[in-house]
Parts: sequence; structure tokens; C-alpha cells
Amino acid sequence: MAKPSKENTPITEHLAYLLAQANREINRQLELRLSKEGVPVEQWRILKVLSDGNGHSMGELAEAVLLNHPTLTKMIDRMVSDTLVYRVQDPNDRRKVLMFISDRGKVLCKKLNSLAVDQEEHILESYGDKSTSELKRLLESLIDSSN
Amino acid sequence: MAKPSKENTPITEHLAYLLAQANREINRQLELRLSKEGVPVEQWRILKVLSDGNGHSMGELAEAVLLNHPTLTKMIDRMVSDTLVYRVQDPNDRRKVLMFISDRGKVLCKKLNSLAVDQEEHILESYGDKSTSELKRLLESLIDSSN
DNA sequence: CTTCAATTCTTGAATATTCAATATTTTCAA
DNA sequence: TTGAAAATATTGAATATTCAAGAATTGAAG
Repeated sequence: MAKPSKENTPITEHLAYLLAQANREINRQLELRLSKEGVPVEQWRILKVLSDGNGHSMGELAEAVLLNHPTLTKMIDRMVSDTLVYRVQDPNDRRKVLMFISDRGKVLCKKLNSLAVDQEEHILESYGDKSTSELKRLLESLIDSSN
Repeated sequence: MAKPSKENTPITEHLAYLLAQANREINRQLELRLSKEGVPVEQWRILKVLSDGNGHSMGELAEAVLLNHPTLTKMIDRMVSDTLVYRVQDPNDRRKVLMFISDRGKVLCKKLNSLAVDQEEHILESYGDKSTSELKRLLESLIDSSN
């Protein structure tokens, strides 16, 4: 009898693929909503993180919004031009730059939040309350176990 | 009493964010393994889809490997240079191009499959059998419900 | 102190991706 | 049959991302 092998598993059964597919789909939907305000998903994330009113360093932000460092720098440049956020040099460690959200950024962030909530509610409807919270739980735990 | 609002939910609790985070992490791990053979994840997906030996059109492939059309064309160009795959004009519909995997591609695909299986097994160990299959089930059903 | 390594962020060049336009072939209605 | 619309893939220009190197500051060992 041949040894059971996973090597011919179709790609659609790999966890990595399912995650990529689900992520792509949900992200596309979110993108579509946020495009009403002409804002890419990453900028919404940035605004959301900064909307606690505290200063966040670039490194911290990059980690939080899942962008690598140079990409974040360039995206922040654009957002500074749009006066959504601003830079302040960290007085305690002058290597660091602290990012803050502007008033304009706060206003925009609120609008974006409500668009994002619309989406979450749409998912809750079509996918179900229970599945959603179970999926979230499993994802959190997967992320945990990967560190 | 204020109406309960989800608008201040931290970003880390959004499904879209959890999916992005998990996808990033698992993808990073897979990338790391496949880099032993110097192959990006997308190329492994392409080889895997083509390894059924049938011809697949570019549109079909693009859908299956989660790349948009022009990006796939350019990636296929590279893989043709590396003689991993080859193009054949579809005789039944000459607008289409059918992609096939070469012998060299098959050999490489096998090596890649086993690297990918290593990863899946690593996940099974650290994350657990039950969680993994439950997560896969939920992801499949999310993807379904999004179409 | 001083100097050397580490940390943090930015920059510029190389690469990759995307959008819009194009070329080719097929479909289908008139 | 013909001609217009749809489908398929590629191309080139515009845009975005990444990699490697650089500049500034801090930390820490000698």
C-alpha cells in the first residue's frame, strides 16, 4: 500500500491559499466601499491607529498597518500632503518620528469607519454571527501561534 | 444611554485586518521555505495548477492563482524563459493561450510541494489539527458566501 | 570621553504591479 | 454574410513597492 502523501493536495486545500483567497475577497469589498472617499485600505488603517490621539513612531505604525518601512514612508508623505496626518520629531529619541492625526484626518476617519462598519455588518448578514466570531477567534489564535 | 457603536472598534478586531495579518504571516513563512528553490509563492501556485497536465488558459490561471491578468502575463514570460512552462495557442479558440507545465517544471513542482507540505505540518503541530481543519472549513464557507 | 555597533527613518535605483489602450478572434444579431 | 459587440491576451506608460545604501541619533563597551 502506498504511503499516504499530501504532496498532490490541490492548491485550494492549502491553508495558505485559502487565507490568500479570503483576504483578497474581503479586501476587495472593503476597498470598494472606501473608494467612495477615495482612500486606500492602508490609509484607513493608518488613520485608525493614529486616531487614539497618541504619537506613533514609523516603526510602530509599519508593524501595525502591515506595511514595510519604505512603503509606509512614501504613503505618509502623501497623507502629509493631504494634511491628514503630520510628523513631529520625538523629543526623547531624535531618531524617531512621531505621527499624529490631524483634525481633517479625524473627520475623514469617522466617515471611513462607518463605511467599514457597513461592510462588517454585510458580512454578519451573509455569513452569520456565529461563524464570524468563531473565524475571528481562530485567526487570532493562528496569529498568536505563529510568533 | 448612548447607542452601542462599532465605529471605534480597534483595527485589530476587524475581520479584514485579521485576515490580512494571518495571510501575511503564513505567506511569509511559505515564502521563506520556497526561497530555498528561489521561487516566489505565485510561481508555485501556477506550477501546481498546471501540474494536472491539462492546458489552462491565461484567464483561468489568473483566477486560480489570484493574480490579475497583466501581472500573470509577465510572470509567465519569466517562467517561459526558465522553461518551466510553455504556451500553446488553443486550437478551438484562437483568442486563447493554453499554458502547460514542462518536465523541468514538474520536477521543480515536486520539490516545492514537499517544502509546502513541511510548512503545513509545522502549522498542524503548533496550531493543532482540529483548529486547522475548522479554520479551513470556515474560510471556505466565507469565500463561498462572498460570491 | 570616545568610538563602534545598533536603531530609526528616508532616499534612490531596481523591480513589480496596475491601468488603459491595442490587437486578435469569436459571437451573434440584423 | 456582414458588421458590431464581446472575449481574450498582451503591451507600454504610470504608479507602487522593495531592496540596498545612507544619514542621523543613541547606546554601550572599553
